[in-house]
Formats: sequence, structure tokens, C-alpha cells
Amino acid sequence: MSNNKSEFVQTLVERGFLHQCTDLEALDKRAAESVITSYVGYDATADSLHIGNLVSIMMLHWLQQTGHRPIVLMGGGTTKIGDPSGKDETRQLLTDDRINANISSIRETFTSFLSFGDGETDAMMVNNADWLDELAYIPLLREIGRHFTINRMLTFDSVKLRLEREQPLTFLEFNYMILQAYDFMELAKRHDCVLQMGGSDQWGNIINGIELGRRAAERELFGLTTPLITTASGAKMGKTAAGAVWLRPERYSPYDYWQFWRNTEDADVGRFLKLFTILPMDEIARLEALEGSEINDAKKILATAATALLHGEDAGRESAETAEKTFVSGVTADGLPTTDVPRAELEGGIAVFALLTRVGLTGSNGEARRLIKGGGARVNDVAVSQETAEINADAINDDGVIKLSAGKKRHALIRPA
RNA sequence: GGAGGGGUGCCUGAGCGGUUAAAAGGGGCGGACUGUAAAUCCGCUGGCUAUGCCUACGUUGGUUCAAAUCCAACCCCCUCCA
Repeated sequence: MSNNKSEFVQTLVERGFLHQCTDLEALDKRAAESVITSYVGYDATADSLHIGNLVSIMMLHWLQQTGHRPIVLMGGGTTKIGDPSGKDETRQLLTDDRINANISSIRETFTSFLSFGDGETDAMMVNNADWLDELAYIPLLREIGRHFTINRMLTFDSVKLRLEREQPLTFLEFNYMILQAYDFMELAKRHDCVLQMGGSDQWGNIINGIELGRRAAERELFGLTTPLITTASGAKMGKTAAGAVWLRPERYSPYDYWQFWRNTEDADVGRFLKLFTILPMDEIARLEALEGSEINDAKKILATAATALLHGEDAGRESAETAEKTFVSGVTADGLPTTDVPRAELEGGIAVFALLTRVGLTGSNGEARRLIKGGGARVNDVAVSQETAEINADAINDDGVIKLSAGKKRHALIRPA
């Protein structure tokens, strides 16, 4: 590792971000000599990014921390076409308003990891709709299309796999790589961006951008990808009960986010600490060495550090405290998700299954009833035995709330109002 | 344009007139064991205040006491030929 001259490359390598790079040596040299500008592209189909995007976000963070300038590219233009790689033919196309709302929501997430501004190493967020919207077909073909040979495009994995498996590949999709390459070239011209980073699945697209930059703009560009992060047992990261683990608090509460990291598999702790926290490497080495049940301490540190990074120091600490109360002391913690229920309604008596659904622990009354039948539902930590059991104001505990639980890990509070 | 094959629950994928809310696996949830881990084992996995009712097997009609299953038209997908 010591043979890397730049702090940037050094950091990426030792923390495990590096999967492939077009020319690591040259990039390293460049980063050691001067400030470089680099970007990662993100989709704007949802109002929040998810855990799967976190690796690249962290990479941008380190880029800035090591003295360079990050660009967050929002795919406002490409989103308008709709990503054809999904299987949903009937996917709804998003309106401009929706896309812009998504982008501003996503921007909030980035402010936790990057500092934006006008300085030399300040981050900027750009939208590819700014240039893609104005593209004219014939000029595009003449200026860009001539640099792409079908022969070469056919050799890319994304295309090749489809063809080999005899699955359809639409012209739209075929053009995606061209648009993405165009983005890179455009950013190179506008902002002197020399490096595109992304997940390993983006390798082909990144290469195309580099090629185009060289041919059409005569610039030397670099590409770098991160490994696909899976858990030690091979599962894709970030898929849980409710679906994706989102980064925006409206979608996924800080407490749940903390829990997500707390439940990391033993074998992943060290790797995740390096990737998803900014703890110093020697500290991580110490935590990684913990064995047996002691590794739980490392998981707590991981959870608190990762939550603090995204949602702020306070949220990290509060989540840790809530977890401590809930799991260790067995005390009702007020940091749990809380739902207000009118006092009068409570006094009249409400079925437990209805409440479970109301606070969001279950998705339907039927699911709640099954949970009760399976013995997984508890009120104030006492198992509910009757499927149709009702509770009333008597269930309000000393803390003035009613605690509902689905299984051992998922809890919610009811507050009379 | 011609000839075949197919569209099933979150996903993959059986069923091909009643015993089918629909096999099996995956995923998910819950339980046991643990360390809020992994592995393993067990249960659950459409909705509804519910011994019942209502929706569901591409869409719409039809045959039948009875249809995911048979027929017709339509939509979509795939393969081969042109």
C-alpha cells in the first residue's frame, strides 16, 4: 500500500473500495500532484437513495477528504426515459416535477457526507437533464455516434449477456451507454472532471465514457469501480423486511438504520467498518480482532458511527441509547417509533391486531393475527395469547405509553393523546 | 405475414374440470438455540373484527351444477420460418 503516492488512492485501497481501475498508477500520480475532479452518477427514480448507493457515497466523501473535488451527477435526464433494464414494462414514467422533487430530497443525504460550495474542493451537484434535454439527434449521431462502433458495443457484458441469452435488448437500452458516456465527456468539458467512479456493474459504461473522452474531446480520463458489496453469507446488501434500507429518515428511521448495522454478521464487521465509517484504521483493526460475543461491541460502534455519519451525532447516540434501554436494560425507551392514539379510543378498547397494524409493525390485520397466533406479538413485553385480544387504557404502563412488539427486535410505542 | 410455445401469488415455477387461497423452492416474518450474529430446526406467508365473507391464476365474454384448468376474441411475450 505504501507504494501509492496519493492519499486518495491510498485510502481507497486500504479501506477496500477498489475493485478495478483503468490506470491506477497514472491516476495515483495525478491525484498526488494536483486536485482532481471526480463524479458518480445516481438515478432519480426515488426520493431517496439506499444502502446500495452508500459505498460510492463514501468514496466521494474520501475523495473530498483527501483534497479533491466531488461531483454528484443526478440522472434527471436519463430518468425521464425510464430505466429499461428493469422487468416492469408498465413502469410509470416520472414527471419533471417528481424528478426534481426526488433530486432535492436526495441532495439532503449528500449534505451529510460532502460539503458543498464554490471552493476548489467543494462538492457540486449537477443534473444531466441540463445537457441531455437539449441534445439533437442528428448532431448527436454525427459528433458522438461516429466514435462508437457497433462491433465494440457488442462486446460489452451488458449487451453480450443479453444477446447470448437471447433476451431482447431495445434500441433505447442500447443507447443508454452512449448517453452515459456523453455525460462523462460533458463533465470533463464543463468541470474538468477526469474520473468517474461507480459500482462494478458500471465498468462498461465508464469505459465508454473514457473512450469517448479520448476520441471526441482528446482528454485522458480515468475510471474506477467498487466491488459489489454482499454480506458474508452471500446475500445482496440492504434488502430487509420492508424492502430496501433507505437513507432518508422519512423512509427509514435513524433507529432502524442503527439496528440494521447492529445486526451485521460477524464476518462482515471489519469490512463494513472500513467502508461505512470514518473511524481510523488502527481503531478498526482493534475492533476487527474481537471475537465471540465481544464482537457485539464492535457492531455497536459500527452502528453508532454509521448512523451518526448519515443522520448526525445526536441521532447516532440516541439510537444507541434507545437500543441499550430496549435490549439490555429492558426499559421502555422513548426513542422507539411512536404513534398517537386518542385516549377515548383506547378507553373503549382496541383489538391488539388492529393496533399492531396501526403502528406499522404489521402490514395488515391478517398478518397481525398470524403474528399473534405464532406467538410473536407482545404488549408491554407480555406475549399476547388470544388472537382477538383487546386492550384498553389499563395497558398504559408507568411511562405513560403502551409498548407493542413484533418479535424480539421490532418495537413501537402507543401514546395516548 | 406464416407455424408453434407461453402469460399463475413478492420471485422462480408446478397444476391443466371439482379434494385449489392454488405443489415445490427462494425470499420474508415469527418461534427454538445463541451473542439483537451466522448455521440449523419448527411454524406462518391474499384481504376483511372472520366458525363466515370477499378478491385472485394476462383481458373480456362463453360452455358447465362446478373453470387457473375447456371454448372464443383480444392484448402482451418467446421460438422457428418469411
